[in-house]
Amino acid sequence: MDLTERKKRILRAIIESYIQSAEPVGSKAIASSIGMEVSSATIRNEMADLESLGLLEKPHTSAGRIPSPKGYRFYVNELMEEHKLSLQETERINQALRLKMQELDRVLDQAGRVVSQLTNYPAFALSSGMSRVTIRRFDLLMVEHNAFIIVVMTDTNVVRNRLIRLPTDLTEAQLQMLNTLLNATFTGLPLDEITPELMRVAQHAAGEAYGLISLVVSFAMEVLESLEQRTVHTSGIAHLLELPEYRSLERAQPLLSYLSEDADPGRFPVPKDAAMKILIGPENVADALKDTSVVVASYDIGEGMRGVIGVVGPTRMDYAKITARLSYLAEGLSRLFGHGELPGGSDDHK
Amino acid sequence: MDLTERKKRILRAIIESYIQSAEPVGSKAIASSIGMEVSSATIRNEMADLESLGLLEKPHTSAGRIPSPKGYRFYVNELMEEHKLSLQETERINQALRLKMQELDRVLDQAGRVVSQLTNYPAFALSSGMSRVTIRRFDLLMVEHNAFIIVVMTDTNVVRNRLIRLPTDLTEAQLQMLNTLLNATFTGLPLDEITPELMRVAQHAAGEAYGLISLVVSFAMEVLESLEQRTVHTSGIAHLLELPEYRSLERAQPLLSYLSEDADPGRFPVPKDAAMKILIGPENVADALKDTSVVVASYDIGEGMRGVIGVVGPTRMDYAKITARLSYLAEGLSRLFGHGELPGGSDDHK
DNA sequence: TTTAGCACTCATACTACCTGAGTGCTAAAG
DNA sequence: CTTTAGCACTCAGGTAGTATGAGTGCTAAA
Repeated sequence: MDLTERKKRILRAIIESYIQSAEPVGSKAIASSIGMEVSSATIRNEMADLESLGLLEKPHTSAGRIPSPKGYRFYVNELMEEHKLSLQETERINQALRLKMQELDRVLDQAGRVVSQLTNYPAFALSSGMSRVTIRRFDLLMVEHNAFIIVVMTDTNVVRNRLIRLPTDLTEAQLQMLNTLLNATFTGLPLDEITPELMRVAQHAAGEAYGLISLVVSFAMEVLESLEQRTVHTSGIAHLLELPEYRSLERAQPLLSYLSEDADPGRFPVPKDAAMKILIGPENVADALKDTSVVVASYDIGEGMRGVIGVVGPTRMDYAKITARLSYLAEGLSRLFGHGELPGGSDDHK
Repeated sequence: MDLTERKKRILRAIIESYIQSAEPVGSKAIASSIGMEVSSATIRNEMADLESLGLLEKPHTSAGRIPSPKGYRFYVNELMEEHKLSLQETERINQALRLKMQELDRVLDQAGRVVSQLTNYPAFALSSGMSRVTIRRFDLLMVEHNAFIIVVMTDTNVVRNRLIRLPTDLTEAQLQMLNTLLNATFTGLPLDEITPELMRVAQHAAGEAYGLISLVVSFAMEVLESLEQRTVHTSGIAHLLELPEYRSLERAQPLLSYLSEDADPGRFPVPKDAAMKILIGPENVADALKDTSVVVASYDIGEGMRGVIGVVGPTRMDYAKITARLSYLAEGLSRLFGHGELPGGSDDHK
């Protein structure tokens, strides 16, 4: 798509004005914007051209123009200038990283919350799923004669635990034996290779304590399952209502519902390749997002995992500012995790 | 407050009709409701009486009456009949308990989600904080020569863990020594008794490995902190928009914002004494809830902790149905935890 | 190629008006 | 003393007509 320099300037002026005001912008407004030395009629002609190129749209005959998704795409790809974060902004993000991540108990969730506060848009956060996780090791810790703790660690260095109480007593030796057996039999296996036969063999080998095998293994399977299935966290969805485009409930409700019904992930786009991705309007797969834009960034969690944070908003969102903030934050998160400092690949929580 | 039998019947009819329709109910409607053998004029007189008692209100002169908060309170206390759960309803709840709690990684959160689905109202869930939790035991598990897992267990039987990587290597013996030292020094202490002096003494005793002490202990402190500080989870807030009273954004927005800004707990009422509590309109402390009703139930999590789940809705919510469902679910949760079955006092999660 | 002028479009706001549900009061009937 | 019928009155909500003004496309002149 080749445009004259003037057309580009006009398009950009329109888009940036619309991003600010959410109102269709007319030829007069552009003509009087500084640096435009032509009359409104000329602008009108140019705008007509831009419209026939599919970059602009008219809500109705006698309104100004608004950018089309294609227009935003062109803007994002070619017109948009890098937004420089102000010192205050970077400071605010750094502070959020420091402050939040200390007391953080769920990294992802918290990251999403920070993004939402930072951008004033609803945000979502998820971990990019890793398939074929396996258990690397089991540890059984005796607590009392009738209670012990299972600790499992995966090959991605995630550690999970559970306290188990028993109706019967148990000796330290039995627990040791069980521990060895588990490590010998069930480590290194992905979820779908933990078969009932395998279980039966192990239970046979366990002798008296055969019942415990299934307890521990099913916990391990739960862990594997929960890791393969990503969960999404959304936050700040109430921000939507502050935007003029969502002042009417008909518009707001479907999107709100879509964002707040957790559970099934995969509803949100995940950048496979790039670190950052912008999806404008109909570029989104999900129907509920067809009228919105999504900006996603991914960051390195370490241990082969990636975290994904994203922002959902109207197509007229301030891409320059949002991408700047998001990428700065994502970098910060990468660094934070990269250091292997605080949360590492571990977990803590509740 | 003493009312004639007829006044009670009328009040009840009005409230139940309003709960259904959300529209002011007039004298005619009541008169023609079966079992009322008097004319609308008589009803009007009675309604005027009920209004002067503060049990009813008029939105404006020529509309019907709506119940006042006081009216609802009277209804809840004296008029409401026990709602019997249908077989389908109990089955649905049981199923939710079974299904959801299996794959559950955050009990509270999930409980809230179930409630919201069950009632079609926004729900919140939190654990009633327990003060003065202490660490019962530490376990350090060697993973590699430069990495180990901390597992701590509190006296309330919550288990948490974290993976620690080190820049230097570590011998099994050192880890053992550290483990013993930790258990000797830091168990049985509430958060505020873990003083810097204590740390210094322990670090001195640890010799070479003194740096690890602070790592492990600060993790333990994090755990204690996170347990004393309750967190809230809200879910299903989009359900609000389905209700006629929140079809206008002015009404909906403040409440939505209130519900979705997580972080500070204590925003939600917690039943101190009873198992179930109903707060109607102005009975709520929080300003944002002055126009809403809240129904909360608490359930036994075991190990001295209680969970709290609650529902937020308009004052005209169907108290009979909601309380029935909530208390059945709370019982189910109590039983589920009581058995020490699945999640027990433990944790797993992400 | 640019500009001024002009007729035309159409969403939005405003006004006036009507309708109907519901009320309170009064006076008669039980 | 209670209940009922009748009637005037109130008032939110809907409908219709009208004005306003921002913005457009087209034409013709610069």
